[in-house]
Amino acid sequence: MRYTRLLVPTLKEEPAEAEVASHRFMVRAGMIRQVARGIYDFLPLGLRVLHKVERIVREELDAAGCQEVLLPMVIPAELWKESGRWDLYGKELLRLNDRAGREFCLGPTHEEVMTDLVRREVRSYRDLPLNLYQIQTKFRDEIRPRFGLMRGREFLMKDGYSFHCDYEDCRREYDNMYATYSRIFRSCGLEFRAVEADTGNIGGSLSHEFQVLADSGEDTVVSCDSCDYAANMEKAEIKAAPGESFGDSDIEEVDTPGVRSIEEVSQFLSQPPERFIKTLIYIADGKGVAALLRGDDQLSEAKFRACLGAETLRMATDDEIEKLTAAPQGFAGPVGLDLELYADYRLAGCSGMVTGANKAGTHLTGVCEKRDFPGATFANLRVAGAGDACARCEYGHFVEYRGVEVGHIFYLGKKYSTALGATYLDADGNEQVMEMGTYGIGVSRTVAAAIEQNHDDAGIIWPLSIAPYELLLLPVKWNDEATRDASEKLYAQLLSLGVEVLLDDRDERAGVKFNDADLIGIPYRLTIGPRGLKEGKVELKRRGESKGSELALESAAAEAAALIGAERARLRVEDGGK
RNA sequence: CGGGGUGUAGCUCAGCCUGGUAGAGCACUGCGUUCGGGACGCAGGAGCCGGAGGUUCAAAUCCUCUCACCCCGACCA
Repeated sequence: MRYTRLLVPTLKEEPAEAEVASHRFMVRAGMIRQVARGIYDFLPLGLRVLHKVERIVREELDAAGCQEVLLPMVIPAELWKESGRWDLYGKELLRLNDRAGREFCLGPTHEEVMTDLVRREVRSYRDLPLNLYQIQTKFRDEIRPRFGLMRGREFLMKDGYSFHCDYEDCRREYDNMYATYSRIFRSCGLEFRAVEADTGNIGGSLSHEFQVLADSGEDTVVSCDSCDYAANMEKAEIKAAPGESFGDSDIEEVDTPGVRSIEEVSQFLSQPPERFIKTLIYIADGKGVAALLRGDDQLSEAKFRACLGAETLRMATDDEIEKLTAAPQGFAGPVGLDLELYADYRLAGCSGMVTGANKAGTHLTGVCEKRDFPGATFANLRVAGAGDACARCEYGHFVEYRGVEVGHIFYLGKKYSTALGATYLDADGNEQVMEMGTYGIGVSRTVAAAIEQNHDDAGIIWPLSIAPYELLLLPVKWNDEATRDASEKLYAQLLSLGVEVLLDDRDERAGVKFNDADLIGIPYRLTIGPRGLKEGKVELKRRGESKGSELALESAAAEAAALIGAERARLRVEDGGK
């Protein structure tokens, strides 16, 4: 492709709204443009990258025995009502009506639609197992879209669903997808980690996230420094250990007028936050419950939900708190509280603690777990972090990373197949409910994650397998005839060798071209100009490396093609055309 | 949804407080000089000052409403 024929509106200046590298660079490199919040145009260069990721996903999934289909994006409400998610999913589900007033939604995920297809078309155990996927635009009306493609409302996703006769086969496919996903992200040239994860509102009981490691990632994952356990911090199992005792003393009321948060009370009473019992009031499936944590810990709602076995879980409103605790928000405490109490392990056996008195403007000191609120259920409720003890091995501790979640696989069981009646006849002619798994990859997010992981101050450094082009041919002086002739020759040679090459045929100054080259981030740059040409030399430079190497003009195309070929093979990518 | 902020040329922004005929840099067009890491000169094109209403002789500027976008929080693949 010739640069002058390509729409690449690069920007010298930083777009005001872009906060993270991927967003900034994709806008500056002319790959995306925002149309509405969380909704973007893909320009040619951005689309090429998206297509590259798609191609890798397709090739690996097809090789793993999956079949591609395409489901509608506009989904009738009935299907969502049948699964119960029409009411559960909330405002993220964009609902709309057709001209006749019938209700629809824009599909944020397709368990219902796919299960509906399968229940209509599959009757026999002979047709199973089945793994169907699609690559499609999804819409989720996010509370707060941000960071460009990292958290858009409209985004490209590969979603797959598998259907099986029994648990064992479904588990086998789960492992198959785990391995396939690992191959996909490796082929994309990304450094990632598969971690155990919460199943959220998808449901099910076993799940792994694939996290691309990047400091700007929105997720925190932990891994054990001694065994191979790795999990999202929301989910990571921390070894149960008794709480600290801060001495035995009698319970005492203290006035804390208007002082609510742990931070405020801690300052007011000059006590460290770890001496506090944080009491959070939640509504679980319509019923009030209390979560107790040490003052310096964070509640993991995922863990809390799992511990309760609740379908819905939300924080209580201030009004509900007043009703349930007889005190305004900020003064709740476990002592004498008439709610089910769930406490983090860290509070087991604690004493000498400070907590709310369930009375406006009042806290209690000298609180002792065994004496003052003996009825609590203990569980691992807090968010894990660096240094916490690993529950899966003897001595290990967690280290922390930031990650971008690009893939997620779930074992679903029979949740949707039961709700929608996806059944088959077994060999004995008995009707059985199918086992299901669901597997997602954020395709557009993977593009963003790749940039988060691979960039410098000047721009993007694409992994070869997903770069918009493999090689940028950069004539430093286009209006020099010798340079132009040599460039055209090289361009033709490279194309015939199967290299995806972009020729910067603009009559621009060298500086402009070099800066755009760095910004766009094509992995290989072949620079050609009158100075080198005099000695029959051109320069080949790898984006991200500080210096290039001189090649003889006659053999440059072949050498570059060989290097690229070798790197493709390393990433397990097949030959691509132009 | 709560809190904060911003809407002026394609982009980044000044002008608004203190009302008086619309600005800069970059980008774009033409000509000339330049040319291996974001050149320079000259000449040009380009804005319903987000929208509606109001105050005023006069509104980008003051007031009210509204819409959009951004940030922080709760939430989430």
